[in-house]
Amino acid sequence: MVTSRDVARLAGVSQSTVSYVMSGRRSISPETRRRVEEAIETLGFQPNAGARALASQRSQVIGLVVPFAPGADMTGVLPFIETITKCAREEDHNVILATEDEGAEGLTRLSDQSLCDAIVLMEVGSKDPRIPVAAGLSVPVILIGVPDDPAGLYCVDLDYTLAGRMAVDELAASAHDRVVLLGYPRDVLARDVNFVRRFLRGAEESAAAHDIAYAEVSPPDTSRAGAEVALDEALAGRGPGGCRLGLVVPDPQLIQPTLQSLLDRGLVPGRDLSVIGLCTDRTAETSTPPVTNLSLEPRDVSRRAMRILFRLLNRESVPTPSTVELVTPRLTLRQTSLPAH
Amino acid sequence: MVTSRDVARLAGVSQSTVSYVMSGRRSISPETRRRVEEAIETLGFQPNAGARALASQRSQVIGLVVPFAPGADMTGVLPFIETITKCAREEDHNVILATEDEGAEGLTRLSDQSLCDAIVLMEVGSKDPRIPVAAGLSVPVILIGVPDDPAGLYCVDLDYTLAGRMAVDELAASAHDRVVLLGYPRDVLARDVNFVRRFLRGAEESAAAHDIAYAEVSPPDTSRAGAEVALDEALAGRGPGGCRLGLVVPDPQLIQPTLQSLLDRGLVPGRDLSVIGLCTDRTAETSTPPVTNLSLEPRDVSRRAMRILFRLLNRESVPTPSTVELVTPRLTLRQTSLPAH
DNA sequence: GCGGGGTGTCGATGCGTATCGACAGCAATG
DNA sequence: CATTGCTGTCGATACGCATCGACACCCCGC
Repeated sequence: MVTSRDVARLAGVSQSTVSYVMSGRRSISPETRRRVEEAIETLGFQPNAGARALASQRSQVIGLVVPFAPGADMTGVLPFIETITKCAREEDHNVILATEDEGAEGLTRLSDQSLCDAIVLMEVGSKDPRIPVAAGLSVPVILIGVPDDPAGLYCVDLDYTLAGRMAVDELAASAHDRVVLLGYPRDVLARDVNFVRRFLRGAEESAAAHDIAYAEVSPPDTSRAGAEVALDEALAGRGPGGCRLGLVVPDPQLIQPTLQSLLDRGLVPGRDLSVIGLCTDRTAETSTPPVTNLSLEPRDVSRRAMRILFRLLNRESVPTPSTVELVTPRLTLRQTSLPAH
Repeated sequence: MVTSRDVARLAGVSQSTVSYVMSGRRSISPETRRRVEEAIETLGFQPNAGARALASQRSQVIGLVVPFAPGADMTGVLPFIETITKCAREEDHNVILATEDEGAEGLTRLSDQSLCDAIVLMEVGSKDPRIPVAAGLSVPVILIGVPDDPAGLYCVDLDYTLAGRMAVDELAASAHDRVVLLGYPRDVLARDVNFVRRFLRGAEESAAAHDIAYAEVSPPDTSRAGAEVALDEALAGRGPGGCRLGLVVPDPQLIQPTLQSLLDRGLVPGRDLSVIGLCTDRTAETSTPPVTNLSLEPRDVSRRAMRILFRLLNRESVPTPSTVELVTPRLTLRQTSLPAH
């Protein structure tokens, strides 16, 4: 292993000088800098992470707590991980992974062992028991999701209320008579994630504002069978022709089963009714048929979170704590939207 | 921050005794152990990761290099990450993430900065330039995937050759006359991942063995349009009725577009022809219609990799280096298989 | 009663880096 | 020429833990 001492010896300087060349925290003569940098290059020196962390009290690591719970929407998690990792690397930080099922202890472990300098917590529930713990840690915590009480922590999330409103707005604007929201299945409701309520509220508000017939249906789960049950109920009150029906499907996992169930009933989305999903663009593009969607914007949300995080770490100016940053979803019309009247 | 010194003071012992209580590397009297453990509990002591790594030369961290390259099959990556993280936690290790696009430098960084004790490298190409670098690191590297030259590294992967053979075997056994393999798109071929060749070889071998009509078609990409192009070619030589056609689709991303294209042509998978996909069970279950599939078994592959890894770290007996551990895929019949003749 | 082999604890040291205070050298100032 | 103020470098120290050697103590057996 090559140490800064080896570099110092080769460059004919002291170890501390090597350290100062690397950190730039003291001025160094051009000549010395050159010799040291050359020695670093020659030896391929890389500072030992543990020693650096011990001495500087900074691990240069970001803790990322990911939801791997069964039932969680796993397809959407990867873009978050990807974006967060890349943002971290841009600031010369690494990412350490913790799983949701470690619960609050996972957080204290990351913090108390000085494994990381900050934590990003994904998939935060309305009354997430980890929040009070997170608020008491010695490292800053950024939440992706909005709990009822952020306890002074920063929150970033998609603007689900706006998403719900946009979905119904769009259907109302394209002359639909009736909107049915195929809600979240029981296990998601049980996890009590805040975005569910927010989305529903937005949808309800918009429906009320446009004075459009509106109903909510909850499938037992996101399987094909679950979709069938929900659709039976959704289509039950369906009168004879002439009614333009719009389905709103906020659970990404329910979208494809729903589309398939409709096709099986001879109902073609985009011809006989409209379907708007809430999912990543990638999911929407590859669904069959490609579904009109409101994007979850995982990359934007992640970037916003990382931006706050590094501002905190660099002691730059930062918005007031407990600020909730909401990202605006993007509506993309695809094949499941009825053409204009 | 609570240190082992604080614990020692509270327990009335020396700091080294605290350390020995925690590591168990020297015998401790029951009474002393009790007092120390009580003090640890009272103070909520967690050893500082950096200091521990510095002193013990062990970071208790596993480096995981994930493919985030565009075009890579991202849906399948998450189960790997999940399983590897959980296996690591079971052995009291953490997982640090690196992205593929850091290339070989990412590996040397992880190793030379002593950021981790071992590395798991996913999505290894046939002539992956990272292999020679990986072989020269001071930490063990486990490959997920099989390069042409493993350079003494351990490899774990699905048995793609067997998967190819099983796919065609199944079609032959269920009385199909003709098999068309909708291959990988150009960008995957360009990445030159070894499993592509292995799968094709297995399929070809089986086709030859059963003396069944066999053809390979390469789509330009995995979009709907790409699937259309490939299908045009695949269905071109289609004679009049009576021919039982089987499609084999090894690229998970191509499966849904293919199914949809078939439905659009009025060809119902499972009624007019068979489709066998190579994808995770989860993908197969949620495709429309649910596709008969050979499972990629990401969890099994990950677990096998982690088993080797920890055997190496614990200096337990380990198979010969360069050993390739292959996991057997599992065939699950779903709705896209033609019923028996 | 005395030597010998364990057992359990302690003090000291090292891991590799960051950082603080000290200080030599030099230019500018009076 | 003496003084002040910088600039650039060095030595020493601390970070928190693991580990090594030393050693006090106790239980045997003779």
